[in-house]
Amino acid sequence: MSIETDIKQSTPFRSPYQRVIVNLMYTSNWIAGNQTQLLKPFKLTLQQYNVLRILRGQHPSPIKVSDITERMLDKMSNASRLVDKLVAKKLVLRTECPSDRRAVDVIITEKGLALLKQLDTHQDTLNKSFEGKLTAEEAEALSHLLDRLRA
Amino acid sequence: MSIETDIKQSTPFRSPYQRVIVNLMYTSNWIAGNQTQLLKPFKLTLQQYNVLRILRGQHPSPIKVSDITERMLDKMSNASRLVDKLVAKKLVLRTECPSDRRAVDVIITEKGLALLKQLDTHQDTLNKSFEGKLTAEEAEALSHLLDRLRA
DNA sequence: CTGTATTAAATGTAGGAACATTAAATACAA
DNA sequence: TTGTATTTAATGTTCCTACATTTAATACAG
Repeated sequence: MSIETDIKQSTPFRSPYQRVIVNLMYTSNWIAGNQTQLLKPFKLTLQQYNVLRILRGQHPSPIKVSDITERMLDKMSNASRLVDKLVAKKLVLRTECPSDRRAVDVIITEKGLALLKQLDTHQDTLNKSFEGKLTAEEAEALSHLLDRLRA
Repeated sequence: MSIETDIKQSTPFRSPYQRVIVNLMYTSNWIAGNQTQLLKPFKLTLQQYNVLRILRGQHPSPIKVSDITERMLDKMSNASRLVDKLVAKKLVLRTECPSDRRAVDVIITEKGLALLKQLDTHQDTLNKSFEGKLTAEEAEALSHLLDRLRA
């Protein structure tokens, strides 16, 4: 369905660029909604999930809070408090960084890895639902256009 | 710059679909950040701006709060309280709907229209910055791929 | 009509996001 | 070294979001 129909837009967009911006944000919100629903039974927010995946990418190396912030999709959110929540759930460990006492090393626990593994299955199911809509080549083309939009 | 570089991803994405989802959300957050900065001097949040634009699309007809919710990019946000804020700034008017006393008619004021007109200029500048990055055809192709992703 | 279901908007709430500030450790120039 | 600037994480604050509930009006079956 076209974005105009989805948001019941009465007046046409002023340019294809305006249209793509609205479409992008609408589609992103739509996906975030799907993801949030998927995570709800596991008591994880989307941001907490992102942090866990970043930590898994580094495992078994630790990573600093500032590195987490740098890699997060939403740069503005507060990695320190997100790590708090994950520590409380015993999904990550926080230890003082030996080489710089200002910094804090964060590492994902076995419990965290196990939870992510469980979520991978659901994630793959969600991803598969896209396979019927776009070919792999089209998905790549879409990624490439997004990269160029941000250039 | 590729999304992998932007988020300093160490392990490759598990599929082009996974990649496009992350890319989409990253790009959307990036644009939302730009827009939020643009609106800040005008003391408008992105959501309030969206509501105002929806109301302009209907002007001079009024529109119900439920219709606003339907057309918003983020379906989950609370149109009722957003309208509160806009009423407080005298950018919109709220009146009881004559045909259904449960409903509330909302209409944009002259002050609201003037503010939007001012913002259009800035918006066009932002849109122009995309013209150097994608051709109009590519922007259309991007919109179309997004439409199909949501299908 | 009468009672039940549905719809519209507002509101209560817990938690999250955005942004500024603080506190401590480190870097580094004079 | 000494003092200033910078970096790192944590915290304070205000507002917003997501979701559930409430209140009121309307629809509609029986």
